[in-house]
Amino acid sequence: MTSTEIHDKVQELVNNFNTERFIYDLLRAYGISKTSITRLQKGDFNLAKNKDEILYKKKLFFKEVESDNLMALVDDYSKDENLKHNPRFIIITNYKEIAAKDTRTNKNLQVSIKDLPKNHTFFLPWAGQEVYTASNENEADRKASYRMAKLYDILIEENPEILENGVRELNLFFSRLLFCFFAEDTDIFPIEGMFTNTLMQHTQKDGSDVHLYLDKLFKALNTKDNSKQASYISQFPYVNGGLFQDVISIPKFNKEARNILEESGELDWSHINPDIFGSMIQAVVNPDQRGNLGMHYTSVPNIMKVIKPLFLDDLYEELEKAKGNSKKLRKLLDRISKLKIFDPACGSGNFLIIAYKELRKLEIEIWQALLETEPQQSFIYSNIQLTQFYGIEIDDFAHEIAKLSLWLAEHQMNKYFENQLELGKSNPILPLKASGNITHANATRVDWEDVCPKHKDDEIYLLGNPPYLGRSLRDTKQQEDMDFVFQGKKNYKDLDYITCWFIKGSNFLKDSNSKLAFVSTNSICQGTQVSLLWPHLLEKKLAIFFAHQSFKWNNNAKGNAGVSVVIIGLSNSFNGSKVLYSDIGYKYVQNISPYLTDSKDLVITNRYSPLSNIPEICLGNAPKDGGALIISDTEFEEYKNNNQILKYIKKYIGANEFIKGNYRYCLWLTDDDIKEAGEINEIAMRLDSCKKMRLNSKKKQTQKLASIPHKFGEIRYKKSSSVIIPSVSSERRNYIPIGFLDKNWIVSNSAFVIYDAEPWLFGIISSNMHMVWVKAVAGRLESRLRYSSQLCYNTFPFPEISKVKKANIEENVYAVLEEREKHPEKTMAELYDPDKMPKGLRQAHKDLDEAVERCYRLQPFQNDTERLEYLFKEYEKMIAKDTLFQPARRGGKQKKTRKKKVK
DNA sequence: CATCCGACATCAG
DNA sequence: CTGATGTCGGATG
Repeated sequence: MTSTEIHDKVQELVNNFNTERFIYDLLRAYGISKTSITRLQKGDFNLAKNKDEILYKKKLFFKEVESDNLMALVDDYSKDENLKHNPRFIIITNYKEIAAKDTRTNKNLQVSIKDLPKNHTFFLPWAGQEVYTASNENEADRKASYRMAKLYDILIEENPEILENGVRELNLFFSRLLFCFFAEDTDIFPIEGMFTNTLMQHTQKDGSDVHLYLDKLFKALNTKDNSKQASYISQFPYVNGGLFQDVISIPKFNKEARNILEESGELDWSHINPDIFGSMIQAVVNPDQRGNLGMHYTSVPNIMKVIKPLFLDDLYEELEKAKGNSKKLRKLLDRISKLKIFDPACGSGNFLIIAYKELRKLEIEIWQALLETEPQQSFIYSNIQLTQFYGIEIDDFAHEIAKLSLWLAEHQMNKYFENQLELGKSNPILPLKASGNITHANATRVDWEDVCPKHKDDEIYLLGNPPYLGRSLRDTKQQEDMDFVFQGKKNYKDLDYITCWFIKGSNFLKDSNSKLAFVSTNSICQGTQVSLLWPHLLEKKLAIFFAHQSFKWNNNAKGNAGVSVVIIGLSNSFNGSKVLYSDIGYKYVQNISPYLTDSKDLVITNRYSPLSNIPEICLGNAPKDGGALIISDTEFEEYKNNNQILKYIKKYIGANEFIKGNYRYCLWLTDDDIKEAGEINEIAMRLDSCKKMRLNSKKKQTQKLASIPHKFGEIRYKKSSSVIIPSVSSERRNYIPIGFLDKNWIVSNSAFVIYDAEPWLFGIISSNMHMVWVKAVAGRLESRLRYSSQLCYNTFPFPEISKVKKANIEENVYAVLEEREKHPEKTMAELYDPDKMPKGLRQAHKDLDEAVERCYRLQPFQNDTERLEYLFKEYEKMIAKDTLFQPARRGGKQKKTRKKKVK
């Protein structure tokens, strides 16, 4: 059975939806035999213990519920150890939505029933087809892109002098080349293939005169009257549009380069998306230009994730409502001919192009609906103009490409329009006319309303993928941009550069009928940045009306940026239902919080001392030594028989070492040691290199440390046992592995430490309650959990508990430690891998979780959502109390009084 | 003085 | 070369 057949059967099931038969119809759609299904219905294949459940060996576990919280239930069942017979899928439905988990791949799906056909591939393993990851990207785009990259490399090698005048000429040359390839395949040029064919006929095979030919051609394309030229040149039309205006020096070709031109000409460029230009620049430009501002090209699937919820879904819904009513349909045509699309970081214009194309497609559908009720006599012209599209781009070349690409998109869509509508007609494309309103400027500095005028009742959609730059990656100029945008505001320097776009965007939305949606680094919805940014936006009464939770950035360019992104849609006049998207599907929610979760707008602010009555936590010891004080395994081998050195060496452990079950060594010298130790050659050399590194630092604090190179930069070590908490840990784990260490370990700054901690505290921070909290409020490294003292530990609400309860928690802690000791050969990574976690350890943690939960309330929690809600409430209560009794608190003083109470 | 972060950085397979 | 998963020192409050 093919995938399409399955899709059609699932569609049929949805069309004739019947709750009684649903799950059987679904299995049937995937080719499960009639007899099996009958036996499952009768009961002898159904292994479930409860009446309202179905358990089909190796196939599925199915349950119908009334709740809305489907995914949480699926998760609960998938973790249930009493669930036998290895069902491949766990499926829960309320017959509006369906949630499912593939127990082998751990992939989740949550969609409304009507969207099941679109997602039919999820259950393909039933039909014996393992999940394959189909590429959404256009194969032809990629081929062309790689060819251009290769050509670029050859031309650079053949013309070493070409970059002397900067890359602009070479880039412009490539953009002309791309235009010609496109033009010859899409009747912009009168004869198909005329660019490549003429070039091949009139140049030598060794490529030596290709540059002369191209120079002649490019000049001709910029000349209105070419009648005096030879016919092979004069047959080309006048293009202009600024593209061929400047005279540039054309690079010299060799045989291979000419061959690439020939091969490229053979590709069918008419099928290439004009947005490929963006991708090409990315793949083609000099490697050290890569990753520059505006060079991050957004893939079409990702652009669709923005424009569909932002305006397209809504417009299609209007179309459905208007069908059969000419007046309404005409009104809708009028509406889309007036709305404005504005990308204040447009790069080479990908968002604008896709938005343009989608609106043209929609326009055709409206016309088709209109023609059914109101047959037309005269020709139909499109009313969507390139001038409805606005953009700001800081890079001159990219902004030229954006204009060019919009022309090409217009040409493509004109063809499509004429194909789809019998009466459809368009004006000629050449010579090129007004394109989109693309402004070459710094978006953080210009007034956006100068670029895209905002009149009363204008329907404007802001979209795009502005640049992300964390605190330390900005240059001076960009820092000044932020100072400019955040004038009069405090504490903005830890925010990402992209927040400039959110601030300016939220100002633009004020008193207008506009909405905004940007692709952003997920950092602005995590950790410290949440409390620094979101109050500014929320105070303007803006709401997140849709959002897409974190997903890994990717596009079809050669090297992908390493970042996880979110999509945030903001609106100031929104009364519809809010939609929260994720990789597994979407759900309608009451509210979307700044953390992009289904909860109210609570923002957790970092704290310098614990909110609850628990001891102080601190970061580990930071060497700040350029590696000079750290001793690797192999280096230790050399020293291990040298007692003189050995006495100054301690075991050194950080997050990585603790989780992977190994450790390094470090030099640990006190002021008293320095004289004796300094005479040992190896140590003296290390101290010297540490000193050099510190002196070379830009930072004053580090420079000062150069006077004491024998010591770590930050020392928090105490001669006592400690609890170690890795600062970064994989999000796959159910628990961050936490450990006890004796006084002989130096914990590095990649982990947090609580010195002198009692076992009950270990229990609390290891508990699921704490993990639920951490997952909600912690910063992240991409999507990894990043533990921190200020955000995770100091904010954690935990009640005062009795000695009896402490003792009870401690018993459970010992049980966890015992279970770990049963597997001395296993690392923490292995012990806490959710797929391989030993049963005993899992149980011990479960028992510990329960003991901790009982400190909050006796009635057990149903799921993690309920736990988090409870914790948020407790947090608010404790914060209110905290500020009430200690209005003017300072971190330092508070710490001391707290500490005394604990001891 | 004490971090929390990174259109990342680095290792294993 | 890709997937998995956490270093290290700076800019900042």
